[in-house]
Amino acid sequence: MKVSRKQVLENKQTILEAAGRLFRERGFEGVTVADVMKSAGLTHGGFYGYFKSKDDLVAQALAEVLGRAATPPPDLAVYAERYLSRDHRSNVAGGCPVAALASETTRQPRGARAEMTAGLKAQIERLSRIAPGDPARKRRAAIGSWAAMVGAMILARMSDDADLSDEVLNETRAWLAAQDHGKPQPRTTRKSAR
Amino acid sequence: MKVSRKQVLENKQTILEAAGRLFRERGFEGVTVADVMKSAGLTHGGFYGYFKSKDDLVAQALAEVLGRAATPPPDLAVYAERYLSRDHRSNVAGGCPVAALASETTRQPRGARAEMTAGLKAQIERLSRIAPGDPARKRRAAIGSWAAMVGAMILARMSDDADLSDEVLNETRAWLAAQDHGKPQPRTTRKSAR
DNA sequence: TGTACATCAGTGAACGCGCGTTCACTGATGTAC
DNA sequence: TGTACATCAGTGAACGCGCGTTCACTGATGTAC
Repeated sequence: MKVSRKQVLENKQTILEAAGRLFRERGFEGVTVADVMKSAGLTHGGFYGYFKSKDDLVAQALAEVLGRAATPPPDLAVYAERYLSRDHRSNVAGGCPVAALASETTRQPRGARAEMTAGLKAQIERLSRIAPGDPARKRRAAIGSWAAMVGAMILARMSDDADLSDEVLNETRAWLAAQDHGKPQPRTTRKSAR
Repeated sequence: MKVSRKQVLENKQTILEAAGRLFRERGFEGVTVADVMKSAGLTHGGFYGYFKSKDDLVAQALAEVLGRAATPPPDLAVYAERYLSRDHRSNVAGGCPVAALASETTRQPRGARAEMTAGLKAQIERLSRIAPGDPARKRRAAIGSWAAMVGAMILARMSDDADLSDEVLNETRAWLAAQDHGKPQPRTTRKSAR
């Protein structure tokens, strides 16, 4: 049955948010249109009233999630500490879409890649602002640190060895701290902290 | 028709290599059993004489590719230079399986994750040997550098903006060089080199 | 403000299609003599 | 060494099943009067 205009707008938002979470959790190909609609409390038949195709949903869901980027953090070390946390590692559905979906996006159609590229540009600019050093070094530090954070989170989630996973997170964090300040590196923390 | 024992061994190897290339290129879910067998010059019906299931193939193909790891390079900077090259970026099918498949492996069954974890351990040890500094720092530098290399390659391949992709590769390389030697950082190279 | 009706968001069955997997069959291999 | 036959690697049709997408239908919305 028909539904109010306001309800339609809310539904679209609900669908995009459900899709964003499901895609991060199971990958683009591991989620069906019916899964998304069900998760949004609707039936799958109505899907094509909102989106041209599943590919269209993928692109719009990425735009939604990437657009929500948190307000810039105080400084790079704090940002890295949060990003490389165990909470983030376990929170795939609500976590960084780049760590969850970047390598699959490579094989997605135009729209999805364009959204991710725009997100990458914005992220580099955000991190550049809080990176240490002169302007040229800020950008370099932003890119290098971001690559390390994304890579470390992917490796930590991939590992089925909990100690190794913790070590990747902890050591990358320590390594980044040393890189960013040029200060002596903190002590090694190989065993998993509580 | 039946085939010689030697031929059987060769066929299995051919199948694993074809699978390794196809999976890196299109992802686990983007490749069918029939694709792999066809690429190996066989018909799909014979597949189950070689493997228990597609999941079994995924695990064995990963073991094959990860086991082939190149002999350790002279030093970390040279390794990073090769890893973060444009040749590697464009050579997905023959390139690093971690950059191509790590985030999808997170959602794969036990066997595939175990192979990737073993590969990660081996890689950290290989890089630790050639990393600079005292033993504790070697390991930290190995983990941090590896995370940055994997992350940078994934981001560079994800980007549909060629200049940005080049910049990610170049700046991460320069940033790593500075990190590894503690020397002043080389000049910025924002525009794409030829 | 109240009523009559056209609109259209949502429903659920149905459609092709492609996938992983199975299976009866074929004919070269390799063993027993 | 040669021959006869059991074995079994490879073939290709067929199987369920789940997916993205379509569509006729329903009934609440919101407009025209």
